[in-house]
Amino acid sequence: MTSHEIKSTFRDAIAKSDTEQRAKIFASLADPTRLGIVELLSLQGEMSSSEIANQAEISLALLCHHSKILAESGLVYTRKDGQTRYYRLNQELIKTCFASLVEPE
Amino acid sequence: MTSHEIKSTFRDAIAKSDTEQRAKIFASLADPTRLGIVELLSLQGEMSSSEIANQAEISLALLCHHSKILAESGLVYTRKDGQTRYYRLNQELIKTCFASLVEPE
DNA sequence: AGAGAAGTCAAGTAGTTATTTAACTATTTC
DNA sequence: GAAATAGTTAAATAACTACTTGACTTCTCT
Repeated sequence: MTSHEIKSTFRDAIAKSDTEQRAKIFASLADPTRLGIVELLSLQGEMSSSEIANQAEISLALLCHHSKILAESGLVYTRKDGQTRYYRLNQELIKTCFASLVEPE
Repeated sequence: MTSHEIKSTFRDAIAKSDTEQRAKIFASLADPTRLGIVELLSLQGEMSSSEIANQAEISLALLCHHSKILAESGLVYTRKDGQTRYYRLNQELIKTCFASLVEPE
């Protein structure tokens, strides 16, 4: 194996892990319930769990499940104040993620 | 039910179906194999089934499966010339889809 | 016409995930 | 401190989907 091939393999491995990471972000937008949550946050800024659950017409338990997925992918930030948890969108991540598909890298 | 409520319900139904439609587009980007295909198309423009399958290191049967999902969501256009099928990205759809998450509607 | 190439289809398997329900842990408020 | 509020967790079910394999169609070229 030449030095070029080694470098190429390494670069491909990096690119592959990037792709998998990005696929996870898209996966967190791929469910209608979660996308609805993201759209609510996009329109209204910071919201609490109960506010989101009410407006999205889902149970608090289901919101908790989906918000964990959104937070884990990095798409939403969360903070807890007393017994209330607040969420807001990470719009920068959304922008960079889409830029990678539209502009040649 | 007042006229306002009727309109509101109708608008919500439209919004919901829009959300489901968009979720499908994101779902087609949510799989690492498909996202890899989209990234190849983004970098190289129009490609044939075999070219994609070779570069993505997947079987032609698997490419066929994934490309159907990509075409159905509208993310890729296809055309067939003889026995060869060519694919290219619908970059406009990608742009409008992301705009809906970043800018207030 | 026959051989090979390019793509499509269908069935089966294995793994993943969205949703519900119920129980449980904080945190306020009276 | 008791009751209500806000959120979290776990288990169970049901639905979905990525991938493999093998057979099949359609097209091209000699």
